[in-house]
Amino acid sequence: MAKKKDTVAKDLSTEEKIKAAAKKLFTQKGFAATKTRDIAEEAGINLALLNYYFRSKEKLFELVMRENLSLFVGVLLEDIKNTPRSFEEQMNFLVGRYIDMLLENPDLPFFILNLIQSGHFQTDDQGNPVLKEITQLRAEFLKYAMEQMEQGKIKKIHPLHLMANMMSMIIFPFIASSILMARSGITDRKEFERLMIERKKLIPQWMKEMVEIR
Amino acid sequence: MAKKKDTVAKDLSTEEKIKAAAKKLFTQKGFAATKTRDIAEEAGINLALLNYYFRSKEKLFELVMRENLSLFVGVLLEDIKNTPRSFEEQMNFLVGRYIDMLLENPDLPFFILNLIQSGHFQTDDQGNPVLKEITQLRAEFLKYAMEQMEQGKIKKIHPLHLMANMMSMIIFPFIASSILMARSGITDRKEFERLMIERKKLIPQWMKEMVEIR
DNA sequence: TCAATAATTAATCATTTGTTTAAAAATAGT
DNA sequence: ACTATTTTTAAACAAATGATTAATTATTGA
Repeated sequence: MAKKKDTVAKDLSTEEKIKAAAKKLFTQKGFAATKTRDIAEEAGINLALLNYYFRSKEKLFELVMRENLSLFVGVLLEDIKNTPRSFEEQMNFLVGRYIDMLLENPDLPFFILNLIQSGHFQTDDQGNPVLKEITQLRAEFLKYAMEQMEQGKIKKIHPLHLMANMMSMIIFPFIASSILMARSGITDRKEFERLMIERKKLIPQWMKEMVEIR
Repeated sequence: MAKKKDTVAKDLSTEEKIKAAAKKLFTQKGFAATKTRDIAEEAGINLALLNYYFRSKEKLFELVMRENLSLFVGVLLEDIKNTPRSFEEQMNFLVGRYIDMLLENPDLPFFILNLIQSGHFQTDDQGNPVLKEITQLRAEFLKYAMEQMEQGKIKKIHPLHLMANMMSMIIFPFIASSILMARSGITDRKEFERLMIERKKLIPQWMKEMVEIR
């Protein structure tokens, strides 16, 4: 029997197939490197249908972008705010949530970074609500960290270092997995995932040590 | 008088001007998003000269790629090997060297990551000597970390976590600076650099705490 | 059942983009 | 000064790419 093609699932509506294909390719390769014909092929549909359903490549990209950005900040923003937590609890919560999400969407960090670098950020109409969400998330974290410092709960460091370290240790492995895992160029997906799951416990510990008053 | 254009320096040979422009654009935007006409304009030369001097866009990209990859691994590989150092000294050395290099070439991490993701890595002819260099650097670090552990100098952790953390904390801020610094979207370059210089001392301390046997 | 609407297709268009060509201008060697 | 060589230029080509068109097929609703 013929091998199943590594393409988007077939039991979706045409519109959904196109969106899924676009999401996959835009996320993996970015805007410029993704051709409308690639999307059509990946979705298994006629090229014209892309414009029929989504007007243009740009519009389709913006759709994917909005969804990806929601994913990227949404996981945390929903309840970082009101819930009071000790630093350790907070770390366990944030890190666990985020790594779980990234294990499901390992290409997301690359997409976001590509977005930043390419300047396609601005494309998002009027006032840029998504960048605003990131800024809000950042503000929320910084506020939390500074409160903890003022209450003498944690050591005083520039809170941006804390935020940088947390984000770095969570996100970076996902964009550099092939460097980290490279055994003569081959990435071992399973072993990588095992390590990332380990990190859900380890990163909070390291973060705690980082701010411990001795 | 006319304003000076923000383009590549004028006192270079045509060939050098093209290479410099290509390096700038390829590094900032990657292969697919950089158009030959952009390079020509940035270099202030006639489009045909690009092919006259470098045959093709691909060849020019490979040239830039090779130089960037050398930068990315060369700084460390040259003398991580033979020099025996305590863990703290080693960290101070590696982190200092690397952050200095990245302050000079802040777009380099994005270029490398873009390279990985796009698969343009393989383009480098026969056997892929550059990926080999990265693998070598990785092996060198892992060997060092495991030696330290066996000698009881540092705590036993999976050395990949150590490597991931070091690379993450050094490199990630450079690809996410606009998220980290975003004060309603504007990146404050000077403040960012100040923080990165601070990190030359801080990261080794954090790494040390991470492996301390208490 | 049948007309109206929606979805799909193949073909084509208009731009963009990488590359080439042939002629002109600049430079070097004698 | 003069010619050979190198460098530069404008123009054009061919392929790739995003988008549209007009005709065909499928679906819906009465």
